[in-house]
Amino acid sequence: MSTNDAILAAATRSAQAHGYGGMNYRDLAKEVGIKAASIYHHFPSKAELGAAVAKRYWENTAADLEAMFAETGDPIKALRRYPEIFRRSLERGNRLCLGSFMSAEYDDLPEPVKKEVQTFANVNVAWLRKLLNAAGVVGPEQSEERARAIFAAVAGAQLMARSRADIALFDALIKSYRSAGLLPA
Amino acid sequence: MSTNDAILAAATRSAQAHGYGGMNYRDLAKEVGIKAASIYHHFPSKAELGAAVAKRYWENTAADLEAMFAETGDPIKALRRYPEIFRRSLERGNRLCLGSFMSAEYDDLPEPVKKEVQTFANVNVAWLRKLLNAAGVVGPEQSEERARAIFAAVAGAQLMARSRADIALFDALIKSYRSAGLLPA
DNA sequence: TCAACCCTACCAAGTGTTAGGTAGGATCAT
DNA sequence: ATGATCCTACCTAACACTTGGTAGGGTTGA
Repeated sequence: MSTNDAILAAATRSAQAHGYGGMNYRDLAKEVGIKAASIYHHFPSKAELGAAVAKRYWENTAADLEAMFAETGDPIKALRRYPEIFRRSLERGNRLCLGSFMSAEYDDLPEPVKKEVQTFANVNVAWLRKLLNAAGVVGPEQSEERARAIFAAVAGAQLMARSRADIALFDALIKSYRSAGLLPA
Repeated sequence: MSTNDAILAAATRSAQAHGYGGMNYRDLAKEVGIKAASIYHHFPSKAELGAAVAKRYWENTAADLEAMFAETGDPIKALRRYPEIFRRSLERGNRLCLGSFMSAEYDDLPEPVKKEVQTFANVNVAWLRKLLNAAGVVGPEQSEERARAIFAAVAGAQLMARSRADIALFDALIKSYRSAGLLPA
């Protein structure tokens, strides 16, 4: 793994745990094994590092979603498994979705970071919409709204579960969404 | 309004906009009209100020919920109106629910603040559960889970709507929750 | 040789917090 | 009634520390 990737990986972990504002160069450098000033050789500013982190994050998410669908080929099954993406963050050190944390901080974010955060949301909603349309669980005129509702609800579940450090709570919330009819049962 | 209250009000606004970590004494003092050091006459530390802010927040929320129910006396109607609590924060300067923001920051929060944040969630869930039981929309053995699901979903909707600075999006998400069956229609 | 990479050594600005002081009002013994 | 004493509420000035960021120099592999 290149130093560049190591920085991005460490920055992603930090941003998921402490947010963009809570992420700092000294801790980042310590984790990568270089000095703080050396990060500037790879990224010209915190804003651009943050944007790179967010971009990489939604690209990876898009790839994960694609892979999950490829495993089954069934839109309903892919829809049911969608929450897994968020579950994994909780498993890996009780971390929050980067998009959720940065949404909370949104007003204080530099412009390039804001842009990538929006894209993250768009990627998720577009993907859910595609699955909803393919599965035909709601009419095509409702798929956009439903896709956003699922994304928001799952993000909310992750937020709540994380503050209790309780993955079982996340599972229970998703189960509840299913039995209520928000997600396919 | 006493200086004490003015500090609490300013701190609440700041924490809702920038989080606990983003809230700082200089800005707080400027808004209140005193010097930063003078805040220490009213609150011994940032941790205890944060705890006082969070406590006041869930107390006010509890009172708002009570008042909303008193207006109608009908648990179903009160349940339908629950999202209004979160909507108001968006109306007043596109601010996030304090509980949501602090949930995201949870791991970095001082202990006394954590405690109040948990209480905020408990207050919401307990209230929703009471309404669900009174309304009989789900069986009593499911009311706890459903209450948590509603709380998490509405918080998620607020998070998403805020990052787009779009109250109409919040309304659309709530509408979607209703048509999906998570909230009573 | 030369560029990529990382270093040491800073800096200005900001962080929560403390020390010590002051103006003015209440309380109290004389 | 009055001076001594205390309290509330706030101040200025500084503390130790952290932040993102910069300047310039050394090392290393091609």
